[in-house]
Amino acid sequence: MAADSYHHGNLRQALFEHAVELARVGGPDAVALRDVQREAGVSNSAAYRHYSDRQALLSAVQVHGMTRLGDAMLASLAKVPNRGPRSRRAQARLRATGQAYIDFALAEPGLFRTAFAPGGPHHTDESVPSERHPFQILSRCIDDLVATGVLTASRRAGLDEAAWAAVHGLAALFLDGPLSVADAERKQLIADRLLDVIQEGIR
Amino acid sequence: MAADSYHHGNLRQALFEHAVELARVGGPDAVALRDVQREAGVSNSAAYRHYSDRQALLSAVQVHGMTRLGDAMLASLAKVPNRGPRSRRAQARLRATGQAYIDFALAEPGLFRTAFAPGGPHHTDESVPSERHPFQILSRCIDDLVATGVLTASRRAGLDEAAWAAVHGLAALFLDGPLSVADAERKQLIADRLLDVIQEGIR
DNA sequence: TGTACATCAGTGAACGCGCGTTCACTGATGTAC
DNA sequence: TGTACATCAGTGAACGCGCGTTCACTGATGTAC
Repeated sequence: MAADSYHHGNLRQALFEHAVELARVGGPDAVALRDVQREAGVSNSAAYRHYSDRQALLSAVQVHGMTRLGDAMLASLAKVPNRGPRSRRAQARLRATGQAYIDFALAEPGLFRTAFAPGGPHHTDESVPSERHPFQILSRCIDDLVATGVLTASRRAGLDEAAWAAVHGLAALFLDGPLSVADAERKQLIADRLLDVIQEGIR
Repeated sequence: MAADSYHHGNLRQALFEHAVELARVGGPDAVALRDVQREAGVSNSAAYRHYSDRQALLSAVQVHGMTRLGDAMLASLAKVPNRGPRSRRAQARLRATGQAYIDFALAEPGLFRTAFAPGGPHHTDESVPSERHPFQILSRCIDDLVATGVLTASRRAGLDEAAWAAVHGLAALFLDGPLSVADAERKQLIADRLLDVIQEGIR
């Protein structure tokens, strides 16, 4: 299994990595099988030995992007100090996930777009583990708000989706929509305002 | 200028209308010049007499979609009763625009997607009049909140974009994202929650 | 009122492109004996 | 330990597709005189 012979050794992994790189730079549409293969220094159809079709490779990248986003949120959660009343901490944690979500989208626009590209991951392969899934993470933060009494259970239904949508929508508009022209400073101001509104509105 | 002769009479308008119809059904990607022309019963390249290229036609559809969305918001605003304190009315008006925005997206998904399709309208042609532009309408609602004292001027900066993004993001997720699987009832619940949060959070 | 001519709108065939995908192949690898 | 053979990974040429766009054309329309 020499890595430098006629046989590639680990082409599957190499293809995946180049696909991720292309997605980072140009989003989902940039993941063209031909380009991935060219990047890996391999012929036009070699990928078909490892992925059944383009969508299979793209799905792998989507899962990766989604997982990376989840990891960024977890990392941000881990930095929230453990001081103060439990209810305040729960609020800070929700805010941290939201901020991390937006930060990730701005830092890795191509990967973010790819993760949420239409078509969605094929479920033939592995998928995002639920403890690292962005929506699950956010949803657990809202559990905490209920548990610490910030939020009554009756007002909870639909709230995780609502909060998710607000944050996701902002991220998406920053990348593609009409808000993409705003500079970084203004984007942060807008993000702060949105997180303020959610925090205040959720009590 | 007979409408049924070799010369079409008003091909420009006919092309535009068929383009709108295709956009309604299939979103921006469905607006293929070839299809539009086929639909109009005209040959492969007749459109070039009236639009410089595909993007010019698409831009016209985008402007139309955006304007229709603005009109829906205005219609919803007009239905808000004129009773009660001014500040309450201003709040109800903001909520009405948000609800109308979401309703329009769900009722006209193809047109909505087209209006916000990447590339954005070319500004060679006419554009959306500002009194009917969705963001301007929403922004004026927030002006009212400041004018009626619901909101202090200092907290206003960035808030219109934040509110817009929240609502737009929800609409977009309903159409394409992971929330598209929810049924109509649940979508309404989520929308209500989001509008609640904004209303509460904005005070 | 009629005729000559410019202009204009629509024709249809063709080009080119990027891309996913297929297919018969060939060179390398590893396993059975 | 060596040889025959199956298996497997990568090749490269080709197909087909949908699409935007170009181009030389032709048939209709309207205007000058």
